[in-house]
Amino acid sequence: MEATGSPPSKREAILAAATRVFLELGYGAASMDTIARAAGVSKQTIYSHFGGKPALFEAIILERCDRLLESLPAVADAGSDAEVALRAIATRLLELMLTPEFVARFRVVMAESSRFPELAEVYYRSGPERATARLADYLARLHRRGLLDVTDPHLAALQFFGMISGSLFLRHVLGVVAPPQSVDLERHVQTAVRDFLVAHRPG
Amino acid sequence: MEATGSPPSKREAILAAATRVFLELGYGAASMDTIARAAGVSKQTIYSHFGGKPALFEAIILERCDRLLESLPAVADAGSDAEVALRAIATRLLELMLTPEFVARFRVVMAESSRFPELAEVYYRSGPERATARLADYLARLHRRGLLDVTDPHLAALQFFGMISGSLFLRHVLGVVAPPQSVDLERHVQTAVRDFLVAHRPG
DNA sequence: GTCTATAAAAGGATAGAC
DNA sequence: GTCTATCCTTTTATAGAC
Repeated sequence: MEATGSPPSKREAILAAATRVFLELGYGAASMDTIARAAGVSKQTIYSHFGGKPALFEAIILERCDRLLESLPAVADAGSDAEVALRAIATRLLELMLTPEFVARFRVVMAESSRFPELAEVYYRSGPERATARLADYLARLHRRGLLDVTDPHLAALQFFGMISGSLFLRHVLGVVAPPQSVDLERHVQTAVRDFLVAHRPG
Repeated sequence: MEATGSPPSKREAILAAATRVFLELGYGAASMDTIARAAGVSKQTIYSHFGGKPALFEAIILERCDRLLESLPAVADAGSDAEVALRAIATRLLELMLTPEFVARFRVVMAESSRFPELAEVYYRSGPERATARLADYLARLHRRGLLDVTDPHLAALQFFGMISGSLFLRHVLGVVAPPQSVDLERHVQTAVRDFLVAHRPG
C-alpha cells in the first residue's frame, strides 16, 4: 500500500521487527512491548500504524505470502527434459520448505489457525495450492505431448509434492534434529522422481 | 502410574478436561482457571496433582501418544496380497490423520515445539517414526520374498507415507475446509498404491 | 507522529481454612 | 485432598505531553 519513498520508515522497521518476534516466539508469547523494543519505536507508534496485535500479525503473515511461491522455478516452462525439470522443482521445493524461516512461518500460521481461520486459508491458497496448480499444469502439458501418462494432473501433483516433502517436512516442523536414519536429500529426490516417472511412463 | 481403582477420580477428570481445553485453545490460551472449571475442581487441586501448567501439558500429550500407533493395522503381518495390505495401511493412516483429534494434537505439539522441544521429539519418535519403521520392515520382507523391489525400505516407507498423507494432511492442518478441487480419498489411495507397486515391481 | 506514563484486565501460582 | 480468596506479574490498550 502506501507508496512511501526510500527512507527506512518506522512502518517498515515495525514490520521487520514484528516478523522476527512473531516467528520466533509465536503469536501468544510475542508481546507488543517486545516488538516495540525490537523495532526501536514506542508501543503507541505501533498502535497508530496497525491498530492492534491481530492486525499487525495478519499484516506480517500476508506480506511475504506470495514471495514464497515466486521462488519455485518456472523451470517447467523451459523445454528441458521432464526428469531434469522435476528434479529441479523437487530440489527447490525442499530447499524452500526446510528453511528455518519457512518452518517458523508455517508453525505460527498453523498454531493460530483457530484464532485466524481466514489467514490460514489465504496462506494455503496463495502458497501450496498455487504451487500444486502450477505443477499440475506442467504435468498436463507433458501428458498432451505424450511424454508422460498423467490422467489426473491435480492428483498426481499432490502426490508428487507429498512424496517429496511429506515425511521430511513433518520431521523438520517437529524440530527433530538428530534423526536415527538420516536421509540423503539428493538421493531422496532422485529416487522419488525416478519412481514417479516409472509410474507414469506412457504406453 | 498410580494403580488407583475404578471411581472416576479427580485426577482423571482433570486429565480429560485438560485434554479438551488444551487441544481446543492451544497451550497459551488455555488457562488453568478454564481447565479447573471444565474439570469441576478447584485450581489448587490441579496444582496438587500435577505441579503446574507445563507438567500438566506434558502429561496430557504423552498420555495417548502410543495409542495412535496401535491403531495402525498389523495387517502387514497377515499373509495377504501386498496391494491389499498397502491399501489397508494407507486407508487406516488417512482415517487416523484426518481425525479432528489427531489434527488438534499435532497442531498443539508443533505450535509448542519451541517451548517443549523434548516433547515434540518424543511425539515424533513414538508416532511417525515407529510407524515408518514398521512399514519399512514390512517392505523389507516383501523384498526378501521377491514380491517387491525395495532396495531402501526406510526411504521407500517415508515416500509412501508422504505420498499418501502429505498434501492432504497439510490442507487439513491449515483448516482448509472447502477445497476447490476436492479429492476422492478412495481414488487417492488406489492411485498411490498402484503407482508405488509399479515403481517397485521386481525384475 | 512519536514518546512516557498509566489504566484495566487476565493469568499463573500460593496461603490458609476445612 | 479439596476448596475459597488473594498475591504478583505480565500484557493489551489508552491518555496526555511534546
